[in-house]
Amino acid sequence: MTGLRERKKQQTYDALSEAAIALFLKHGYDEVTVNDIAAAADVSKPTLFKYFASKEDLVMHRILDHLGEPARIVAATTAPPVDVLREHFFQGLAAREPTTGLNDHPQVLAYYKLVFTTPALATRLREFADDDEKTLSDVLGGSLAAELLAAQLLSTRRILAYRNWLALSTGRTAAQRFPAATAEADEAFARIQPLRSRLH
Amino acid sequence: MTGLRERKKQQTYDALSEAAIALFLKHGYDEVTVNDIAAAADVSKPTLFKYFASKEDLVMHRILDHLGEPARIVAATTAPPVDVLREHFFQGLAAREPTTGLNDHPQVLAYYKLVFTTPALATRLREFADDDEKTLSDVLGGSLAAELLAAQLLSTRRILAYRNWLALSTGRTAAQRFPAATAEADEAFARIQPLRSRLH
DNA sequence: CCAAAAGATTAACTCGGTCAATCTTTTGCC
DNA sequence: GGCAAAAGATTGACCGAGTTAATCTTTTGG
Repeated sequence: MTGLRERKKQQTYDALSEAAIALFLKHGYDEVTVNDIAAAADVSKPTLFKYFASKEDLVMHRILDHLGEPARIVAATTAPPVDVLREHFFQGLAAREPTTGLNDHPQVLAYYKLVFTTPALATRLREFADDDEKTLSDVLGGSLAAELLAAQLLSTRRILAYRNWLALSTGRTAAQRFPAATAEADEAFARIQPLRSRLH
Repeated sequence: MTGLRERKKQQTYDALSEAAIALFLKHGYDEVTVNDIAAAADVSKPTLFKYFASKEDLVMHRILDHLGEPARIVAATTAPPVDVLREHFFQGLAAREPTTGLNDHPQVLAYYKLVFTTPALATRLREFADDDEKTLSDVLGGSLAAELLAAQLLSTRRILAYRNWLALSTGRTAAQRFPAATAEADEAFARIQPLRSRLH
């Protein structure tokens, strides 16, 4: 049963997240204090930290949902990992998934600009990538080749997505960028040598 | 002329760094406050921050010296980047360079254990790697292929070095690990496709 | 409708990091 | 050699992120 309590909790969560992102976009991450955010959402500072582990997480929780995704995708099939992740990336491009960098909604662009241009947030993003690399490497068997491949796959994804975002943030539309985005993805994934064996 | 001022400055710098690392190794990074370190070196907290930009830098300044090294090495020659960096890594292995992970001096091992097992320091290490990746990518021309290659080269180095450190930190000597270290380096660098052109 | 538990609030605290003001040392000049 | 001014070092006071313990409010199961 979805009690009143749960609904209120959800409301507070959303109020904090939305207030935080709005304030960060307006004044800049470093210029807004957690007290400002707590006040905007009508809660106290300790309450804010009950909902979000850190100031950064007020922004990053959206991306946090995708943590471990590459490993899950690879673990879900028996097809070669490179093929699976390339295919997944192309589907993401076609669907204009924000994680591919090819979503040109102003809100999405502004959100990623905030993340990429705020050092603390960019660092946090890389921490997520490191976690993804570790879990993917484990799924691939943990060998030297697995570690190398996991790192290469994730840096490929990251570089492609960033280049797409950069193109859109300098005025291009997603539709305009799409051909180059697929061409670059083709080129990048073609550079990756597949894993000989996936067993440990 | 090497004035009194400069000598004193160097003394304070060394006193802070040595006190910090000794205290961190003894009690753990998070259990030592910057006030403890300042007190141990007989200076005030603001003075400490004149010498080191952050608590993390009290540990990381040693590694900071190597920042931008891959880019410099590649820029210094006209030989293919992959060959140059592979060669440099093998020379590092032979010389037991700490950055290759193949130095088994207890102090060096303890230092890297501190860095690798302290989240804040490990994160900082990755920030350095990101900077190296950016500068190397620029030297390689800044194209998509350059970005991909820079990322692959640096993650290769990182993964090889970490595996070497792991072997030594579980009891092996550098001499015992050396054959496997070179074999793994061979395998890893062989996986890297060279850059077709280095021009922009 | 009530007792117990879950959650929110507040005040006070710790720690990393910064700043304005003060004090010390070096140096250029006579 | 001595002195004034500039350069640099030092410090106490402060700010913001994050935590903790005690208190208070609200919800919900019986």
